Amino acid sequence: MRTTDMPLIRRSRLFSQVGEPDLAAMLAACFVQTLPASATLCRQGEKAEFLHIVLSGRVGLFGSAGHEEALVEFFGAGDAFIVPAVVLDAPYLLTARMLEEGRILMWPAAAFRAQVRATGALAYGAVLLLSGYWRTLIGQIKDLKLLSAIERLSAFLLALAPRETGPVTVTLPGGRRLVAGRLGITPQSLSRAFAALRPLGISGGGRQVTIVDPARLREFAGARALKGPERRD
Amino acid sequence: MRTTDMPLIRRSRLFSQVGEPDLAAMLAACFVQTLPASATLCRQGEKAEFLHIVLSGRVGLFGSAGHEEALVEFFGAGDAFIVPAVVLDAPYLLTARMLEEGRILMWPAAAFRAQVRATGALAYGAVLLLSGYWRTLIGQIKDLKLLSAIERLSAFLLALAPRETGPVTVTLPGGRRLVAGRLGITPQSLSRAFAALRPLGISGGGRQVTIVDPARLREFAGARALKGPERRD
DNA sequence: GGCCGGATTTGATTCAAATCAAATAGTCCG
DNA sequence: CGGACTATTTGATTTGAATCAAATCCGGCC
Repeated sequence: MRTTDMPLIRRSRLFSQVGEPDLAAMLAACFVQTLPASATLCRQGEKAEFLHIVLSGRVGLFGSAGHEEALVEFFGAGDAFIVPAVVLDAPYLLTARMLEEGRILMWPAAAFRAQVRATGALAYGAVLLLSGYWRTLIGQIKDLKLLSAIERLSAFLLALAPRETGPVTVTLPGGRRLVAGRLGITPQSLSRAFAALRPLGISGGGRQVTIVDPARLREFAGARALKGPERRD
Repeated sequence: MRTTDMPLIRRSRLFSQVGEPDLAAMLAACFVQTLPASATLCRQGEKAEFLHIVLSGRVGLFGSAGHEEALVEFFGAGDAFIVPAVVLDAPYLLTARMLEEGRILMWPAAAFRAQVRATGALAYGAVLLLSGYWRTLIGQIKDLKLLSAIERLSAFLLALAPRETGPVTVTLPGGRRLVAGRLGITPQSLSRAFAALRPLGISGGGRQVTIVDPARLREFAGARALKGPERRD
């Protein structure tokens, strides 16, 4: 673990309530692994072995059924994931894969479980973390059930843009294929959705997308969209 | 609170780790409210005032966008809900409504927040609870993204049936309209989905549904469906 | 620079599910 | 018991998004 990782770790929800000495003890049980793009961290159906915390790089969680696969969520630096599988000692519901090269803090499952049980501050941090995740997932379910493809894309882009008023350029968390999965549509449909938004001032190449007038997009999306989409943060 | 509620409370994940004396102190801060069918417990967008724990009756969580509304999840006796909004002190993402008359344990938000921070056992219980919810929601997202309407209904019915091998009759957690919302389809489509499953030995009237041969249904659903749907329990 | 292979866009067509529209079955009251 | 709802089923039609099928763009690499 590098010293430059510490600020990141201390800022994460999971550790936010843990004091300095406890934190050191916890980290002593962990190790860091550097992984190449598309490395698999864990596979759906397997027993939970490690809690993973992203130090750098980007990770995608995928659900699969038969030969189909859909991205469920993106994770980036500072995120801890698969906490639920680890604390419940249950098989993973999802497959986690590196979307690019990155470094992952690995915390053996048994050690983590014991620590959560023993350390109230860590448990409280986990409550905060999981609460944020709950809200993210609820937002996604509402999107899937209530919005059309174009509306979902609008909401997704707006969630990426800090509540700007002027023109913004946002960076998609992955390629078009992955974003399509996250939105629950095919890449072709995503492409069409982008095309449909072009007249509203959305232009983009690769993973950079520029929103000329967020207010206008917000108005368009808001006409039918949800109150307070509230992304995890 | 009635003495008959205690076994239920002690069995719930939230309190599973809390000792007797602490539990008594916690419950002292709460009160019980009896509510009629379709009473609203909390409304999307409002600030979190109470943690709710279902003592009896059935509750539905609804997400709304514009004038559309979709049921996101059912809750029954022993479930605690909107923990995330309460601990994060954030506005509700969902509206909770009684689906039938029932009794709800109300725990003032500030008191609960303080208690979670102070009592490791409660925080740990909350971690278990939220972990279960995470898995439920992930299951639902995978269903929405990867399965057709008929497959989703099959999976839903199978999740209701304890892993029986012989014929079972399961009770739907709500009327057809609500189940349709939970599955992310219209009531008409649900009706057609039931019709499509009839040849596979699914018969039903009202909220009772009989599965003649769970194994056959499981095979049908499993052909394309997910490994380990893993409902909350 | 020029070639290869995957990613993205675009077009045509199909299909699952929504919507529109009744008909029918249940339920709750008076 | 009958009437008035409301819920559910069924049928016809429309439609949003998937699928099929190319064309084009792009990045990496020799």
